[in-house]
Amino acid sequence: MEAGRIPDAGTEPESDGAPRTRIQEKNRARILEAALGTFSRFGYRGARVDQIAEDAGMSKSNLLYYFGSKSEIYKAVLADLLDRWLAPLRTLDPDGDPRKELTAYIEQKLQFSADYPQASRLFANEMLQGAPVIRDVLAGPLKALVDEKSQVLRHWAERGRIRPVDPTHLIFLIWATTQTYADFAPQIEAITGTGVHDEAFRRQALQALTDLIFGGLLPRPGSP
Amino acid sequence: MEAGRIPDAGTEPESDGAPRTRIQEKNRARILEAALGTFSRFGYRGARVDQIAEDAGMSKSNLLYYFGSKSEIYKAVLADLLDRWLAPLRTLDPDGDPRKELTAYIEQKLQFSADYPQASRLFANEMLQGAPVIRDVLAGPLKALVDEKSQVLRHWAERGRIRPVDPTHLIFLIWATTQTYADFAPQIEAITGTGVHDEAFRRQALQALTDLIFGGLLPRPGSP
DNA sequence: GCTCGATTTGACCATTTGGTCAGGTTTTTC
DNA sequence: GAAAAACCTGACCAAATGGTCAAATCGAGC
Repeated sequence: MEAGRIPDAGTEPESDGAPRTRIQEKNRARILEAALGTFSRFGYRGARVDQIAEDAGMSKSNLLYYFGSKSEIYKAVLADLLDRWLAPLRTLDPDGDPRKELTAYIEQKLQFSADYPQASRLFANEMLQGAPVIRDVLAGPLKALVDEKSQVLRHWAERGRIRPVDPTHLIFLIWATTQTYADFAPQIEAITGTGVHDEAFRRQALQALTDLIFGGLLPRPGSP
Repeated sequence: MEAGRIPDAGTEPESDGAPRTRIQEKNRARILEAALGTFSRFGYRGARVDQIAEDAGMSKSNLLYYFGSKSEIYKAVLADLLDRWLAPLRTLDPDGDPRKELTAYIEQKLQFSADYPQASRLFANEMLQGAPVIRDVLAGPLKALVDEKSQVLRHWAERGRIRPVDPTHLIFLIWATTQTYADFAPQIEAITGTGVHDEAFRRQALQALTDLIFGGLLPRPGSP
């Protein structure tokens, strides 16, 4: 039955992300935004082209004029998203102060969850499906970046700037904790009554996270 | 268009989880297992009843003899899962040693990710959709449990057994970090080459997580 | 080995879904 | 301002999908 495979399809005006005209630019953007909303809720298979078209304010036929097929839209949305998802980690500066750098990183990721919760969820959805589309990106650029930044963390540990923790798992921890505020928003909201969209809550979350990550749970001598 | 609403449906042999005969018991179990696999990958809308039936080794008609509709299967799977998801937190003992208790909790959650990755993913999928089905459970029993255990953490903090961190965000952090090994398995595997299913990796993850959560990143006086 | 309810099936159906296409309308280009 | 290109639409289609139903088959108790 070929379950969740995502096929390939042709192109009409422009297959890559380079619109030629104003109308194309506007409509492609509208489509991508609508698609993000739908795909992030229902995943690839659960999303309906009709609904994306409706949300984008155009006919399905017209939608398909811009993106030849459902999977083409999906890939375009995902490609758009990946850059922004990865960007924050790139800014981690080896020469900076570990605490400042990591705090800034965590804050950026938290901000991403607040600003683009749907993007975060779409990313999660793609993962849940086994990452059929972005698998190569994970194994390539993402792994490379993680390896590079792991070195930075190890470097800091060697200099005694941070405790020698496992860099990879630290990165996973930061990813997971920051994304959970977007991906598991219903849970967060059911328990706290609010969410990462709220600035006060976001500050509180950042405070709690950094306090925990830097200070740990064990009592420290000198600070009761 | 009534996007992702999950309707209600009748019942055939038994609507609740109490099978009457051996055959019912066996078949219901087979269906639930197959449904877990499919729903966890594709979400509610993306899942196909045909496929669940095929995976369960029976005809679609027969599948629908046991569960009157797609949504009924979905709810049954989710109900099955929720108990197991919540169970570990219940075991957190106020009178125990904080470090031991929390380590045990983290280990249990990690083990859950290893043993029931599909359950973890289905839970995530339901969240991504806005938790339409389990919303009430989140706001009721889950919140109650979290409130209760937050008290335990505060209690520990007052006694100076742990640093006074925000209990809620600590719980979120533990949930997120442990679930990420199941939900984002492709990412984990792309970067580490293995995953939580591997016992050695699981030990390493547990070690790294507890070390980080208890010790924090900041260097401690006395332990270079 | 018969009976009655439980189980299973395949044919069938209405609706939905992704996608095509011929032709019409608008915008750009010269 | 006309030709060409870009844009848009509604009708249409084949396949897929959730679900129904009458009839066939099975199985435990008598």
